[in-house]
Amino acid sequence: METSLSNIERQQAILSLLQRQQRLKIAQICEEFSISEATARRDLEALAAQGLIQRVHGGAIPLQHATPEPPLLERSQEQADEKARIGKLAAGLVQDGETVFLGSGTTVLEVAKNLRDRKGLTIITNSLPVINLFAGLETIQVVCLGGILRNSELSFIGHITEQALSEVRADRVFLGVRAVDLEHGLTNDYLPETMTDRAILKIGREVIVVADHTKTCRVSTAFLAPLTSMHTFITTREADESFIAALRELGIQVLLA
Amino acid sequence: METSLSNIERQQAILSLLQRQQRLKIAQICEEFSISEATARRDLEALAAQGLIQRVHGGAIPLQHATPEPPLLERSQEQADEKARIGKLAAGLVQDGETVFLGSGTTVLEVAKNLRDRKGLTIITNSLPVINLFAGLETIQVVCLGGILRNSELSFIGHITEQALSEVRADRVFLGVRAVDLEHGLTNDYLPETMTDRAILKIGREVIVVADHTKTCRVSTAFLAPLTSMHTFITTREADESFIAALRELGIQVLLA
DNA sequence: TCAAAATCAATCAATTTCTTTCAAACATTA
DNA sequence: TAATGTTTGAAAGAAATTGATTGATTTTGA
Repeated sequence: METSLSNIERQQAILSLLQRQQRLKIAQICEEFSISEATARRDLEALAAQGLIQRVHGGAIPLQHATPEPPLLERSQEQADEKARIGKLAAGLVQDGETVFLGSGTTVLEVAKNLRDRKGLTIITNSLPVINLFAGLETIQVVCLGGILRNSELSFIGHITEQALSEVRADRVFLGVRAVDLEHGLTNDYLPETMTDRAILKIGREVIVVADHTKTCRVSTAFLAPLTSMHTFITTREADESFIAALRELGIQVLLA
Repeated sequence: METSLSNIERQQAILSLLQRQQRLKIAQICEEFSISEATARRDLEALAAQGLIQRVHGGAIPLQHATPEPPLLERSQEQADEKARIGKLAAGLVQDGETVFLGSGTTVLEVAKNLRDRKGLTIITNSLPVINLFAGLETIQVVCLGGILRNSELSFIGHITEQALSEVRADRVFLGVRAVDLEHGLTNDYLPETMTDRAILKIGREVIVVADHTKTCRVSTAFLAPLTSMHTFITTREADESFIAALRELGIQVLLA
């Protein structure tokens, strides 16, 4: 311990301490800096007022990067386990050093979570949560497509997005869809997104569609593309076997998580 | 110990002393240079006004620039008060319903914070924190430019960004710069960003540059644009008066927060 | 649900540090 | 040398920081 620090230095020290530990109690701070509880509280109060930490009863925790997640959050709970399994399996298809496109939606976000430790990846995406997931990582380059932010999905769509897509290519494209059906192909529920998604399908050497089993044998409102526009389909064991067999019949690689 | 130094020399000595030691107390300075507390305080005050040190109760500490941490978050503390004032004043220039471009940097982020309650705005930006700030707000449309994510600033730059810029126009453009100088104009410290920033300057009817006073009368490494490419300059009362007068002489509207 | 324990916010006093003010010392220019 | 402006030091009142105390609030465990 150094000699008495000024309040600002101490607060900076607390902040960096809090980056490493996931939680700091008042008592810990008192001991570490040899100060009274009152002062420790005042320091945390000051840091919280600056929005640098999250105050909790008994201490403080680091600020969970306050990135928004409105309706996306609720939906991500559904079939959370299935999506996690899909994410893990799908991420295994990616080699270090590749360029990968990640679309919007919670299932693709699960794929993204399993790619954070990889080295030398280039991530192209139109999903704000995906960008936030990779932002600040030194080993991964992030390319955002831009466009108009769609609040319900936190994804970028529109003319600007499609124009940006014409400038990039990816080794693998991971796309989530609302519904997959043998007869009606890939469908989504939001028409304006269709043009953007079609453009996305064209930029990848391998197109990988991910969807939990509740989305199979279903049809949504907006036709996106025929089944054969995807090379690989990843879902879970819970999916209907005959449906899977029919996809394989079409030459589509099907992986079950 | 040298014999009596002039105030300027002494301040430089204090500065270099402060680079080695991580903290200097008033008493230390008094002893080291054989000066009174009053003079020691005046020296620190002068250095702090130039944005060269961080003043604390009882002494001073170096700026946190050297931290390899997420620099944006840390840096936002410097001149935090000035930036907040600028943000408030600048936001007042925006009318409900307008289309506004917001650039990267902590000062512009302060402007953004003061625009969250507005109705019917369209926000165009290449700054990830700005996007996150407005994401999910129903009354505000967000347009992201896309591009390669620059980790240190969390902003998007590059070819994709510039291409997207050619598709949009804004009523007002808010831009932060690293340095503003009468002779050398607007300068930044990161060369690859220059092309993007120049493209940004072209999309607005009114270009508003924001910078706290420590960035005035300074020059950075990469030339961005002449002073006359901005219509309005917003800084704080602390800025040098003759500098402000000279800007007004050039026909630039100067606002002091 | 209640009660004990922990934590908190609010306040006060003691200490340190800061700002302001003024006058003396010093340097600069005419 | 005289006049002017800058830098310095000293002193008094203002402000900030801290630790202690009190009573309120929240959490925890039965």
